[in-house]
Amino acid sequence: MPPRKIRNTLALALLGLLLERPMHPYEMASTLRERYKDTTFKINPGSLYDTVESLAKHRWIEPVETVREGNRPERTVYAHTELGRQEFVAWLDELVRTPVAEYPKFVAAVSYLGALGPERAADALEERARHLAERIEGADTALADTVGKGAPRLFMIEVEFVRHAWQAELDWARRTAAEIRSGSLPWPDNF
Amino acid sequence: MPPRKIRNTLALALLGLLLERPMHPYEMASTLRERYKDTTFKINPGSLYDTVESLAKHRWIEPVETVREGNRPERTVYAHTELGRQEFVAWLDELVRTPVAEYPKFVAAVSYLGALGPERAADALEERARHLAERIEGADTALADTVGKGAPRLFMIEVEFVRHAWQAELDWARRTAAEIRSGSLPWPDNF
DNA sequence: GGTCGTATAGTCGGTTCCGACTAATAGGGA
DNA sequence: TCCCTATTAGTCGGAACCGACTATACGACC
Repeated sequence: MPPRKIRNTLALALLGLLLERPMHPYEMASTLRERYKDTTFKINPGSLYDTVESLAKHRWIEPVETVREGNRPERTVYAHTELGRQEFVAWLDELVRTPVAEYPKFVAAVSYLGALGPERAADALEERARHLAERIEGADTALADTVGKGAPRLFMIEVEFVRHAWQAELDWARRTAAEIRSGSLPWPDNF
Repeated sequence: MPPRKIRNTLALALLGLLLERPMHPYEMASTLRERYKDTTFKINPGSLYDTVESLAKHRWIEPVETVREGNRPERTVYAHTELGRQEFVAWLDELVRTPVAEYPKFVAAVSYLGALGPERAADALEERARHLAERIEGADTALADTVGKGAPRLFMIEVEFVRHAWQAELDWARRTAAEIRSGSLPWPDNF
């Protein structure tokens, strides 16, 4: 199997939207924002138009009409193609099934935690824990009032996941800070 | 405060190495690999040389000698500067203290989980769970025999963290798959 | 009725990142 | 001795990504 032609996950988001109905690029971005998907996908005007072009080049989507309002440049409305629908599902399936290596900044930093010295490391971890606690609260609020409005849980399922992941990170940060403070995580000298 | 001049975490890894002793670029890469840091940092020959150049341009590191062996191109050996040492610690501190938005592929996929349909979604989550279980085992082995060799825990602390994160992800995947199978996570039709 | 903020819609140039490719040497075996 | 492979060391062109900037329309407010 040749590797996927497009790897940018923003493309996944756009395809997913176009499966609902045709849209023009700016509308895709604002719809994603409305649905709070801008925490899940990095939406940047530059990347947006690049990605749309790339999707079109590979025929996963295609222009269906160009609307002109006033005397300003035309907006091009895109729809998904049959190929696009197939690629979308296959890609999704693969992303869920198979963990791939990613390189989060926090892991990078933790791998040099020693360089901060025990005091400062414990401080920093505790501060992180506080930030994470706030984010978890935010997620809980968002979940509560979205479900309160009658939306199905599945629409916010990724928020449930990140909430869970943050909680795990929070637990680790607190536990590790405590171990440092108690001396049960010994600190070698050569740092 | 102006934003950091360099954001690539590979730069953090390189700086960290150069705090130990001066090295030439290729040696940095192979040392990182020896220490299993290639799962934490994305090491790519292109990025490596670009990053070294960028570090040098900003005077976080500087060339200390050029060694010539045989009649082949010179290898440039770099050392950290005082500025580099300061930036390293400040950057590290910030990365640990403050969570930043990242956009992992799995979260992207989960946010469109509905499109897979309940059957396939549960299948995919269960397969992911199996992959994660394997990785966790691998991490346990690595931890056991590194500590067995007398290395301090702190040298593998990031492995402890990712192990913890994977375990949380595994739990979520299994639980969510079970909820789908049992019907307690209802599936709307419009997917 | 001017102007100030906000929403709409997108452009463009630069940096960063990537990975296939090049090339020389050392070591080991037939 | 010759060849094959692994290791050392790095180059280069293109793709991806970013974000500051441009520009119009619309409503609100003084």
